[in-house]
Amino acid sequence: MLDERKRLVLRAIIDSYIETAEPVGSRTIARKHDLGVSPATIRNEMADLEEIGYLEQPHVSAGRIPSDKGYRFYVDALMEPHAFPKSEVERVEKQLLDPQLTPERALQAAARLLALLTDSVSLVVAPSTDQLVFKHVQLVCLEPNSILVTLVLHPMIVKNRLIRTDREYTPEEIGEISEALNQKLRGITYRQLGLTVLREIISDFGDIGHTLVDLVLQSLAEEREEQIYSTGASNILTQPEFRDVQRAAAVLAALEQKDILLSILSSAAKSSGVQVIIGQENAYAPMQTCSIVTCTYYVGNDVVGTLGVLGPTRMDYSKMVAAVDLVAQTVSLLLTKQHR
Amino acid sequence: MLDERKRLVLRAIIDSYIETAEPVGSRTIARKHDLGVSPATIRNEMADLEEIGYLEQPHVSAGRIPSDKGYRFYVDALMEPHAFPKSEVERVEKQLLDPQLTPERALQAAARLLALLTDSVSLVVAPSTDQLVFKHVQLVCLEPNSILVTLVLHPMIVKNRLIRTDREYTPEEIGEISEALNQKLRGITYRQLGLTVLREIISDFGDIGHTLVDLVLQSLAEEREEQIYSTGASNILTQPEFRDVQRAAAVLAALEQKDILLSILSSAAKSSGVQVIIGQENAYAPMQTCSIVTCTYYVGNDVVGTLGVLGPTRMDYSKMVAAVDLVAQTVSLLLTKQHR
DNA sequence: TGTTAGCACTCACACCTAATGAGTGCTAAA
DNA sequence: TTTAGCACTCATTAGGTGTGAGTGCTAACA
Repeated sequence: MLDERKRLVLRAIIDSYIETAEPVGSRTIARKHDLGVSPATIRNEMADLEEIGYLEQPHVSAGRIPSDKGYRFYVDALMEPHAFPKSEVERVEKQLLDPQLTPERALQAAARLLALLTDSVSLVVAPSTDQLVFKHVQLVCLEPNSILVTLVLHPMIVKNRLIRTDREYTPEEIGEISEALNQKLRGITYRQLGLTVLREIISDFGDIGHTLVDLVLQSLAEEREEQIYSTGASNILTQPEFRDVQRAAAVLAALEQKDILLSILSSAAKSSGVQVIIGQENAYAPMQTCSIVTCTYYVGNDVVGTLGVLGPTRMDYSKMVAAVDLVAQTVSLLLTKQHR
Repeated sequence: MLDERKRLVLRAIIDSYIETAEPVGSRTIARKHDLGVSPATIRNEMADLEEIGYLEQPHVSAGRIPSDKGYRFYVDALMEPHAFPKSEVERVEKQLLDPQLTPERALQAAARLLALLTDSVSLVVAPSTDQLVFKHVQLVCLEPNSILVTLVLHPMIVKNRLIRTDREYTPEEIGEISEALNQKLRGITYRQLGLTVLREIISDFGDIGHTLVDLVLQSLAEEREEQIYSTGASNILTQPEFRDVQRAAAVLAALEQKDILLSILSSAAKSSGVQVIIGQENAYAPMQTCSIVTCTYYVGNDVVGTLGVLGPTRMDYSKMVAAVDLVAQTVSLLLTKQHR
């Protein structure tokens, strides 16, 4: 629906704006990318592109800047894929493909690498426990009234928790309860651990185990929370759009609110592959000056989490997409290998 | 060495500057705090205070601002202790004194509360594993070549780790090794786990356990790293001294570097009680526009970690000290109770 | 019909100037 | 020792002007 020249002009404008953060004029385009036409012609094209809503004018005597809609078209149809130099790819692989890495560390490293590759804020959501399956539950008696609960979830997450009990239990009692609980829970997912299942399990235990099991299940429920790793927050302050400290503060504050990040990232997790959320497409107002690029990552064929980067709408989308994809694929590879 | 009136003047100036962030003139002092003397007299006092090095003048026709040295004197001798309203104290206690809180969560909550109480950046260093004592080590065989290592340290830290082995082990072998390892490690500190001890332990095991024990110890060594919880980074952007984005970026970047934070905080951990590091007293240059207030926290009588806040040198020291002290005491109480 | 040169027009931005006023240090009198 | 008075400094603000990048429109051209 856009003729070839309009596409070229639009791409030239967006590329230039991404690079310089300055409104782009017709002259600049004519000079840098020689399309074989005069600035006047480009002005006409620009007027058309503005009418469709792909460009905007900060004020009449400035050049044009892309609108969110313009970026959307750019991302969907215009931009050229970015290829990282081999050295960068190798660094990512070297740092991530270490089979001895714990998942937590691997995700932390992923966040660090993402921030490094993109000079923006990285976000990594650790697997939501909801979809995970109980693989192993174990109670160990450390002292008569101090019990260690260890929880292994499939795939690959280990959690644990120290519980203080009011009454004392013998190691034998604990072993018994541990074994029984293990039988009950093995194979079901965290999500299925609803109230009915809880009641059923609790009622199965006699008075001996009743309160203890109650405590254990309660503490399991608390372990449900997602973990988020994020780095590179200071990077966004180097971006000219955040020279206004007010705006920067708003975004940084949002970054510290786990629930906001989660709602943004988990909505993106529904579809697989790389997702781009541009400016106002984001429902959360203070983030509408930003874009987010996300990608899901896997263990085997199961989506277990999301990772991504956040930056101003004027971001190098091509590079961001490449970085997010690279890291997501590499993390998936590592986790899948570890999990066999 | 400072006569009473000079002290009053200095305190008035610093209080006023802390509140308004504006250089303070003689007139203002004379008006607000009626010392019964004219501005001219105060001007003379101010000139003296500047000569001693407690005050500085941004330029000749501006008022005075405190120097680092002035703040130091203020903190050591001038400021009045801050008392939080009962409601705030109760909120802290309510949120922290929950015996079911895991230590990690408690420290996270402490960081959150500190940031909330002080409107600045909070820093909480989790117990350095170095000083901790092995209490319980356990290997559980999940699958023939997948072993879960659980580590309970005294006081109160639990860590774990999934290990993949090249060769398969039977549950019996694992149990045996687990038991033996437990015997060897119980009671020694992480720090004592040096090379010699490692060799001794490894050589004690036959060919059966050799490689496995090697792997386990290796992974233990990796768990050594300190954890830092920090929140409220966006708060510093609301401070007028960080209207200059450059400076804010420098501080935020430093906040993301764990090693820098650790070196600052651990040096403060040497002496007990509340410590204040003012501006240039901090060795790390980009932070010399900031002050840090820290306090150690305890389990029983053992110092296990440090927590604190960071803000511009023009911070409400009195409030900061009170907040850090309150949270440190409350955390200590919780951890000590949990640990019995 | 599409392209281009020319031109009038707009407007952010940089620069200069003067006025303002908060604050000082010094001096001399109380 | 204190204070009133005064000359002086200098950051900040407001007003005014010029500059230049960039536009839209019109008319001529291919």
